[in-house]
Amino acid sequence: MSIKNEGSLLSKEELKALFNRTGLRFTPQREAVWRLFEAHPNGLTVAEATAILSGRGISQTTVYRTVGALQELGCLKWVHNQLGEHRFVASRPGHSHLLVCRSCAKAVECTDCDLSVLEKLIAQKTGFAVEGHHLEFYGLCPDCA
Amino acid sequence: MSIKNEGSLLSKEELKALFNRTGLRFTPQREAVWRLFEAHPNGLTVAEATAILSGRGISQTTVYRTVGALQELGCLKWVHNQLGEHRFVASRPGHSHLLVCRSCAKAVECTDCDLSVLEKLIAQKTGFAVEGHHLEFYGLCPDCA
DNA sequence: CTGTTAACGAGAAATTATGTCAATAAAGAA
DNA sequence: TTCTTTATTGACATAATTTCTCGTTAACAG
Repeated sequence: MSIKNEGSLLSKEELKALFNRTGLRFTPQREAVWRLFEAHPNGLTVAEATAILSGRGISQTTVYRTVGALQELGCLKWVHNQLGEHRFVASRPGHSHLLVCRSCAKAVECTDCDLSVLEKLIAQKTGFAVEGHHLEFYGLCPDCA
Repeated sequence: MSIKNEGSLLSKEELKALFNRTGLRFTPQREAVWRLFEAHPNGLTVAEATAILSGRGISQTTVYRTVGALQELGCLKWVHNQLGEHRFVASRPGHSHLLVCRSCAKAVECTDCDLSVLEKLIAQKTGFAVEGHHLEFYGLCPDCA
């Protein structure tokens, strides 16, 4: 299992390529939305993101649409606060799990957590064809402890 | 690890005791809401539940309030569809995980999945004080496969 | 540079969730 | 059983959240 810490920014070119790969266009608005999440390891709600970005002339509609697109690209994952708040945090594309601080909501990504044994066991017992899982850990980050 | 299958209804008395234990009152409306979820292993959104229950004179407000109460009692857990739909499914109080069918949304509960090893590993690597986790499996149930 | 078309902003509209308050009824005591 | 207390209910208003429409703009391929 590996833990990846935040801070690995995508270059403008990488970001553009990421969008264009799936036929999406790379616009200043989309870059701004991504940069915002990239700069907030503790995530943002759409409302929070909109509040900040509207000051830069980016509309609420665009924030919603871009968050949706980034989710599809796998760059944004959402965690649900213990109280059901919808927060989105930047993340690397692909399968990974988030470790979220219940105090400051900072999220750290961890990958390669192997649950295949568990999945096989469940498949045997239930007859389900297990395809995947969603796993979130929560606790207190070092700064908040 | 144990898998529990649905179908174990709570008697009226058990249900009453469950509410009264925490100072809540046992009302016909609350029973109706619970019975509805109990009868739907694939869960319901609040909107769906309201649509059904309003025909029986139960208001939307009450549905929201009761779903909230049942959640606090641990009898109702919510799963987020791959598309972010808020579904609630009946469940036993206490820690457990849900196995959700991506086709029909039927949910089966499994308990005692031991992730303590993983949690310790993560704690070591990140410095987080891991307090718990939220785990959801998804796949195809035997009927849909 | 040009044409095609996805993406944009503004605002309406739909959906989802919470708050208010008078009337009602559950729970325990008498 | 009857009474008293007080949580719960329903109707409605309100707030919060998300999606849709449509005319305009600009990204990107050729």
